[in-house]
Amino acid sequence: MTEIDEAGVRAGRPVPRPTIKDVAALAGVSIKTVSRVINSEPRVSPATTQAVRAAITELGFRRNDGARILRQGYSATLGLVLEDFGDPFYSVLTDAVAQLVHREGYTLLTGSSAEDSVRERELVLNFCARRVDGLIVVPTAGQHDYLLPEIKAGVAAVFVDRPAGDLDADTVLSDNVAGVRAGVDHLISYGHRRIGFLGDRPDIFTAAERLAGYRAALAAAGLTVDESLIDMAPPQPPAIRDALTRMLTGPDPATALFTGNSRITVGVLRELPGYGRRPALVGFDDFELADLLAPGVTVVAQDPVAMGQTAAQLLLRRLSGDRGPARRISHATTLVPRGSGETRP
Amino acid sequence: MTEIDEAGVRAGRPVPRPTIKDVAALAGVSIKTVSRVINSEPRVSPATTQAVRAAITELGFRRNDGARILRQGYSATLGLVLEDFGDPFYSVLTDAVAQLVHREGYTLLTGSSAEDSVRERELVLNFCARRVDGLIVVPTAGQHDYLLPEIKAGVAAVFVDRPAGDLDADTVLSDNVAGVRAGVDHLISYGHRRIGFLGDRPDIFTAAERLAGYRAALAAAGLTVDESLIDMAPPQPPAIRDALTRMLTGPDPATALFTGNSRITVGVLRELPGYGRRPALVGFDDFELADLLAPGVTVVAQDPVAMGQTAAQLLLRRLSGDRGPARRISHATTLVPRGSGETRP
DNA sequence: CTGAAAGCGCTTACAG
DNA sequence: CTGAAAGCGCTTACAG
Repeated sequence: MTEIDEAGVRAGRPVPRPTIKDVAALAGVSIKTVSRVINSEPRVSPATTQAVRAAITELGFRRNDGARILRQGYSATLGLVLEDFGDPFYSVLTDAVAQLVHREGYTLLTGSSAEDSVRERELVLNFCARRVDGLIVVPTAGQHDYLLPEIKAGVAAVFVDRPAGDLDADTVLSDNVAGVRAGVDHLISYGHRRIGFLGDRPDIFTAAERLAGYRAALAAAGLTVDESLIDMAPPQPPAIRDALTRMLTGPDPATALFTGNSRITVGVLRELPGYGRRPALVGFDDFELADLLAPGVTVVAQDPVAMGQTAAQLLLRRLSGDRGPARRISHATTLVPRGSGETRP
Repeated sequence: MTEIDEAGVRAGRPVPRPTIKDVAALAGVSIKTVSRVINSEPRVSPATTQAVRAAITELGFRRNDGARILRQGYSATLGLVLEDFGDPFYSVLTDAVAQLVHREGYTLLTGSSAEDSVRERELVLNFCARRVDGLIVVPTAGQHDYLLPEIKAGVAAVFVDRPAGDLDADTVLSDNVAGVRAGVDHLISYGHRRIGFLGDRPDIFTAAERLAGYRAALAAAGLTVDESLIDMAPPQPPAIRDALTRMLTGPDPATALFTGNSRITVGVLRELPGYGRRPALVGFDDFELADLLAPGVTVVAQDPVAMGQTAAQLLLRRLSGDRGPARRISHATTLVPRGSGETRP
């Protein structure tokens, strides 16, 4: 084990780090010359360069980028605010964003809003105070006009997964309505007429869109919507159990289910064994191991990698000067039949 | 949709934001008074406060925290470097870290090394140049002495999941050896004597530790280690297929398997149907839906939430002045029997 | 090839 | 209750 020298480390106080001034003094040059060396500017004599390098190493100097950013006026920093790092959809999206923006030389500030609009605002404004060049945000259901002064001031903002209701800004979405329509059509094509829909809190944009897709699919097939086959409770086990009991028992039960997101899909899968004959099932959003379950779970897959990349690209384009009108990009979904959605009533 | 005024936004250039000076001018006070208002210092007259507040709103002023940090000398920023945001183990750990440090008022810089030590170094040193107060790092297999000057300079560093081989610093690990021993003992207790081990690249610390646990378990049970039942290839489908063929066919095949991480476990599950009678299986690291597969997959579960919290707590303790010797904290694992590991040869 | 001065936007330390 | 000056650690714009 390498020993770490604790000399000079004072409790609770940041240790003063050597500055460009200290390096200059030790090397016997001006701070401007040190600046030239650390920025690889031409026209510095080899001997001077050597001396400066030696001083840098001896002192353990590292340029303070905060000072540099202050002087230069831009930070090469982007902010990402999402709902939950632990959710696979967002973590995969995050990875895609991080890879792309790092490649362009940006540093990434991240934060999780936990679906709380107050927390989102705190995070976003903190990032703005740190002068991020741009933001990628999975917006909560609340208002977003607190962002207007920032956007006016030149902060680029891109929203992902949901629009920021009140703001006219670049937005990257899944085509929720078409995706759900395809999934419900699929069930209808197997002869189902009684299809239950388990959504999520209707104030969540995606939940509302997906419900609209469900209604549209039934309408297009000439089927009437039975409101008792619709459940928009948050994905808690008891709520799911109640909804299933309501839909799957009684004289005219549902023969198929469409679930509005993967948490609900998984929640339903855990409950289904208790309900006798298994209804056909199609879920919105893919999840790992869906193919290994028995039967495999048929899903309408989103593409979080592509969505993250698109968001990052839109943001980078803004940062390189694009001043065109806000764009709304919709990513197509893919129906992946695996067995659970291909049974007849 | 709210209109966004694009006036003053120049292509490709950051827009100059109003500063404390602009606010002072508009409010007819000194910048020091503005500073007092934005920092809620006492002893400012209500009238002055009102005037300043009005100017702030009118200009869309937001304090530049970069300047503040430069002057104050500490950044209230922490850096997190991990291997892959998309991996559930790390994304859950990230969420735990983010929640805890945000609650303490820190902003989080994040980056993914993609298991590349050069990339890790870049990220870490970039974070240090931005004067993070502390770092949490999932270290790659490479050297880490580049961090010594930074640590000497007062940057607190905590390593998670693996030690940084050459550095004597706070480290949070799973108890890999004991975890694997418990899992292999479990298989032995069901009568298995031919237990295959599918690990990962042996230069990865956790892979080596887990292999050691496997050997220790067999030794403790008086069983000889058959090297042909050990595979340490990275978790690619073809490599897994080859290893399974080698272990599960022939005159004296393995009757049970221990898989060294969840990617391998899942890879094995995908291949198993092709190999006749299903061997018993225990995997290291839990994964979502392991309980919903048929049979449920028995695992040795780690606790990424607790590990992230411990790492964050160690870091915060250092930041509040703890100068004690480096600590290495080992998190116990939990054997979760679900069916796949409870069959006899 | 090198350096002195000014300035980025704040806070600190003083003074009144 | 308020403000003028200095300074945080760099880079810019100039000068030589």
